[in-house]
Amino acid sequence: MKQKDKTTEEAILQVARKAFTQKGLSGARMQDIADEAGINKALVHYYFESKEKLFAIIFEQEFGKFFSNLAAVLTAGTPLFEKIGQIVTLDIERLSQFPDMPLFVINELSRNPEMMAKRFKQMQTKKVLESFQQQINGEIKKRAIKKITAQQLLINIQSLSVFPFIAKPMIKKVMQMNEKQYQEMIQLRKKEVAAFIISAIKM
Amino acid sequence: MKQKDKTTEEAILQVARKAFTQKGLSGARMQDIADEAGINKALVHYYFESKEKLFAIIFEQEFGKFFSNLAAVLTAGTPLFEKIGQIVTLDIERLSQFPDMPLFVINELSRNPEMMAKRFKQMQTKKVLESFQQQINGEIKKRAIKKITAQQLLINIQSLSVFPFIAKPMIKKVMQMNEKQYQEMIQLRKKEVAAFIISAIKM
DNA sequence: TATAAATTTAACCAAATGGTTAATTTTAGA
DNA sequence: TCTAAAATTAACCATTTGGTTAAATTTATA
Repeated sequence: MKQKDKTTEEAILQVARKAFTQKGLSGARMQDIADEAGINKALVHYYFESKEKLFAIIFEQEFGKFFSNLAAVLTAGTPLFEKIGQIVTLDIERLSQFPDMPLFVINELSRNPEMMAKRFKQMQTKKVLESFQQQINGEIKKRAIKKITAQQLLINIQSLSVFPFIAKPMIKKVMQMNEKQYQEMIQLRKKEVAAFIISAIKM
Repeated sequence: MKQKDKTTEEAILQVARKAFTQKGLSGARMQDIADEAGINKALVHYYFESKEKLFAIIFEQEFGKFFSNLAAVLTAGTPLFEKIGQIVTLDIERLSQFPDMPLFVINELSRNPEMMAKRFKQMQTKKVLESFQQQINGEIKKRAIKKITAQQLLINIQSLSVFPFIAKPMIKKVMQMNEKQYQEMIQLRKKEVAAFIISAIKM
């Protein structure tokens, strides 16, 4: 009895992640995943039972990337403006590493909103939101920033960080950028987005 | 020889649009489209030849919605701040009507970037971009706004307008909103996003 | 009304696809 | 080294899917 050989399992996951994030649940093919992993298709089922089960694992991993650290940053005692910079940097750096991730997560989530249900129960987003709202209310009372809800501010931050990755092919075509120019634009945003947001809310 | 009866063809298009925008190219089923249109599957092929051809028609229509009017607004002689308000309102109102459209377009575009090629040659985005950049440069020189490129400003505007629609299921879950609360949030943004952007770039 | 074109359908078909099974090979450990 | 468990494969299978075909029905109009 061979000790659990992780490499095959990991190879499948790695290849499956690429397939699913690029082609989605219905577009990905089990045969392709097996081929690219250099194994038999039955072996994929041996390790992961079904396409849906395999997909669920990938989805949960990718979905996790969306929120890992975010809650920590949001609830920390950091001053607001600094915090905004942290979130933007965190987002853009993570998205530069996993550019397919947000479209994949959002896409599959909008096809099947229940997908998140289980995993989501554990993350107590309400508390995170409330603590962030407290901080914002404090700044508003101090007349340091304009009136805004934590909701709208968070949506703005995520919009400005995430959308350019989701809309990459669109942006490249419309603005007639090549890959290098696109990457430069993204790098620029790491600094400019935070400044943009702070400038927008500062009194 | 019956005069061309538009209703069947239109019924197919209507049902196909729903299927494709909700499930994507690979997720949609020709049989489902036929069923929902109340006709035989062969009739779908009779009118549109193949799934790909039918999809292409839908895609072009939806894609067009992205840009119709935008170029006109961008190149008009309207003052910058007013123009920003116009774009945001235009975007959010159109997206409220066709909420599935942006995710559909972006999603399929990222799977097949060539899809736009033909259609795109005709739209002279370069001139639109340049004219908008002129206006921005003028405002910067007048010290009316901070330094920013037309590219980054446009990306910011579109990010703030479009992302909340793309990320709808995500936002609803994370912020624990019901449909009504989500719609209210969107309505609020119609006013707040423009103000946010203007405040961000104003000197 | 006769007819030819246009429309619509039922019945198929071949390929693709997710999944299974039974047999084979590899491997850990007694 | 023998053996039983684990890993891997080849060959299938049933279903789904996009697409086709030939026949039936409807319809405009000569």
